[in-house]
Amino acid sequence: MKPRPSLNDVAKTLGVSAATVSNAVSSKGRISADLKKTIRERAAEMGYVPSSAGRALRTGRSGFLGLVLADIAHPLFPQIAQAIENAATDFGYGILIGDSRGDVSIQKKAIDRLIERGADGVIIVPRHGSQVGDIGRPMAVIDSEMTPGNTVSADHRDGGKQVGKHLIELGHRNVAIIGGFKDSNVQHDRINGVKSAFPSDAEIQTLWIEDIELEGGTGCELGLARMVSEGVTAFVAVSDLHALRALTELQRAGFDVPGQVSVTGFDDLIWSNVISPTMTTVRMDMPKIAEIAVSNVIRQINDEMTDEDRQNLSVPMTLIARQSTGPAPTTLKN
Amino acid sequence: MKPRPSLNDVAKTLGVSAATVSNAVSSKGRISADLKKTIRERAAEMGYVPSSAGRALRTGRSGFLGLVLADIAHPLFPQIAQAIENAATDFGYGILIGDSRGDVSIQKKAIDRLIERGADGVIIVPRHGSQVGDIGRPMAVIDSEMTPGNTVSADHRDGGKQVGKHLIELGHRNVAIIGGFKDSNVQHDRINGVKSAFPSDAEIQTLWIEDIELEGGTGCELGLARMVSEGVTAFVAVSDLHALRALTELQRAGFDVPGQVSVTGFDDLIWSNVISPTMTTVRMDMPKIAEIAVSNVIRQINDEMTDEDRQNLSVPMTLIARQSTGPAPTTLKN
DNA sequence: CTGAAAGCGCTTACAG
DNA sequence: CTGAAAGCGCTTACAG
Repeated sequence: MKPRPSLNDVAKTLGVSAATVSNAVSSKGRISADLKKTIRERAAEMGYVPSSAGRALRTGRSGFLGLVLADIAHPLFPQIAQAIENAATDFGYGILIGDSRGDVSIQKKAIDRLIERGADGVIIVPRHGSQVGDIGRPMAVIDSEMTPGNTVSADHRDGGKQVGKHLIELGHRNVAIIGGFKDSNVQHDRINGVKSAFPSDAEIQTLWIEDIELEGGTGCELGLARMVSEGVTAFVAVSDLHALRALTELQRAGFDVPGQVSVTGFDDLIWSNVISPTMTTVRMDMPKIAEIAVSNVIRQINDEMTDEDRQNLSVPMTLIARQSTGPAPTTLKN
Repeated sequence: MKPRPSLNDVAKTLGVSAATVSNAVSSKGRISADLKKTIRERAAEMGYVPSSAGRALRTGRSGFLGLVLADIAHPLFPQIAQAIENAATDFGYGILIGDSRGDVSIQKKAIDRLIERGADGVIIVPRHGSQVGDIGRPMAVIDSEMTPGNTVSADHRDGGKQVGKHLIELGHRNVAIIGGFKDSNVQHDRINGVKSAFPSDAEIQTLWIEDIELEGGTGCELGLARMVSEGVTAFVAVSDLHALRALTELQRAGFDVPGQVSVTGFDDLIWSNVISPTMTTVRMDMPKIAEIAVSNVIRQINDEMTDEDRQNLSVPMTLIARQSTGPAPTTLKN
């Protein structure tokens, strides 16, 4: 741990003023191109790295953004964190993570802690059913267009519609939607989208895992085999996690997917392209969403927000048709 | 964005010195219990929050630790990040994340960037097959006991042994191990552990997904059905992701798991307790591992490291027997 | 185009 | 037990 030179050390060594070194390094203020070049080279040789603490104290900006997810353990977290980190890096910011340990009441605390640590702004992916009030700092919320305060989201409704259309084209008219939590705006958007694609004479039912588990216990069977025998030809899950659960339950019961019954998910989670059959799903454009969220917060930090900027954006989703969906079987039983 | 009061503001308002307020807030230095209490109360009323920048500049410590994973998109990332964040918070530190965007050559860059941003130390989960040299800063590496510079790891070998023993007790004598990457020390530890549990006359083969995909393409079938017909009664995957792949491939081919063939994984990933059948797996004690890694780095930061502290620790793993494993079938075919 | 000076908010010896 | 003073490293007006 050799002590690293400060800006003043560099200035002294080069025989110039601290202000000039600062200007050279940050490319601000007036400085001749020649001097700038020399100073930068010599500074690099000396191993000079600007002190973020010094800069933060002087400018009042830490250069960090906080990222708070209701539950870090969510399977989408890797995608989100990676996209946010990359976007922030592109804008010259670092990402500080906060975890509310799955407890909604701690969500606010996690946010406060990040702000106390100096985060210039916060990006929040709230837990379903929870709202984020004003935190007195620049923030962006990634959730659903229905969520008050939402900044940017995937177009979940259209994503659902794409799934619906895909199934219609394959001839499905009797479909069961599998939801997780009823208080999730995102899931409702997706479900409404799916429904909107079907004609009014299609048979569509919705089952909620939270209801089923209330009776059967966590991880219990969903009773899908019976539903197939009653005529359902496709299961539309609001998440690849639920889709995986459905797929394995059906396969275990001896059904051929997609020969006898189709299954779809959402989010293109890590396993979806590796299981057998591979899962038809809908993908969010996380890099795009992250870029919008990050740039939105940064504009707030720089007081560059116009009213137009605050609008509730939604980013298109992309259907990825894979092996788990196929033509609706004409004979219902076998 | 109301301007928050500084320590000096508080001092002026209360008619005491800045030093006294500082002592009261940080519980350092000599200060009477009464005064300390009053100052703390009044400071809280005023909405005083210490400036991390000011403190960082003065003390030379940012209060942040960097967390670098070779690939943030790894399905274990949620577990790791959550455990590290929680441990760091318990020690009063914040976590800054870095992503090397899946590229090993950027791993070093990601680390450097975090250090430039002021991280007091770094916790690294390196990509398989890569090593982390000295970075001139306190760091802890979480990987495998075999990895040079490793600080703490799960006892992967013993975890493998537990899986092996479990299968032996169920009567399995013909087993196929499914690995991912040959250059992963973690995977080798696990595989060696599995093998060590079996007697020398057991039939054990190892297949590597990277080899199979080289021929068949990403996400191709692994050819497990044929192996079952040749006598394999259990598949041991080094990760739940591979185990899931094996399970779905077998179920799709019409095999009953665990009736005809058993499957095991590693890491207890998010879906493992929700699929059908639920997956037998081995879990790492991430909170414990995180606590050791974090406290190790912090001791380095505080120059409290003794030689004893540097030792290469391993933390026990826990077998979680679920539905995907059962007695070995006596008739090989059906 | 370059420099001298002030000050961001804090903590740490050092006096008293 | 409490206070006055210095200084961490930087950037920003302001002079020159």
